[in-house]
Amino acid sequence: MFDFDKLDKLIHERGRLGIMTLLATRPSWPFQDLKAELKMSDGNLVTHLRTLHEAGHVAIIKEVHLDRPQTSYALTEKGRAAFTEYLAVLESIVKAGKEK
Amino acid sequence: MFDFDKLDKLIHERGRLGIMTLLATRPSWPFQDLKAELKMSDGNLVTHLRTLHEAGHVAIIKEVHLDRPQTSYALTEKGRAAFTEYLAVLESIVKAGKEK
DNA sequence: ACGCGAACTTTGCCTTGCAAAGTTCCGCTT
DNA sequence: AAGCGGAACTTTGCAAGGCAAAGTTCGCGT
Repeated sequence: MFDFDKLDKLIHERGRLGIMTLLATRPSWPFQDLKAELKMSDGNLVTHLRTLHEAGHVAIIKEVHLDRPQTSYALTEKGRAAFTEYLAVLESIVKAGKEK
Repeated sequence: MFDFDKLDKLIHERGRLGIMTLLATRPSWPFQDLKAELKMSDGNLVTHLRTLHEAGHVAIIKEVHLDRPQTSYALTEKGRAAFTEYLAVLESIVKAGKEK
């Protein structure tokens, strides 16, 4: 009836789902902005980002901004595709839950 | 920007999200049907159901059907309300992810 | 009395989230 | 030059929780 297997566990976890959702709304996000928005400890945040990066979902962009190091993150093609598929499952759940 | 805190952890977990979604589609579900649909071990399934029951989200209905014990499960009012709220968050995520 | 199936509990493993503290890097200040 | 401070990242340790396999209970039917 539903493909709960398709609920990619990597994306489904709360913290990472937050990251992915934010990344989907803008071309790129600086680390500090993500941290402020998601209210995670930096250790926790960087770990999730690394997990997503290792899965090929997130690209890491290192720059220097105003004489400060600034690392930004962005969805990769693969990441966007995976997220889109994930959203499709969510959508079917929402739809099923609304009709009743 | 998003209320990821509202993503009730109790419901968000894959297994329990599956249960809640199924329960939302019909008035009640026998244990065996849930098990078949979700392909969980009965130990795992009953544990999730107990967790949801203790949270007041799920009602347990014990009957005897065809001379066999048959336990069914249904959403409570509270459960349906919580699930509806959860779905609202999902919906905002889906919406945010689609526009871009 | 025995077996069987449904539902449930117990046990144990193992993953994983999470935070706190520590590390590295580097530009700026004094 | 030495030290401060902030950004980003690593390490460590803990605790929670998912999950399956095996064991338990409780009827009913033969």
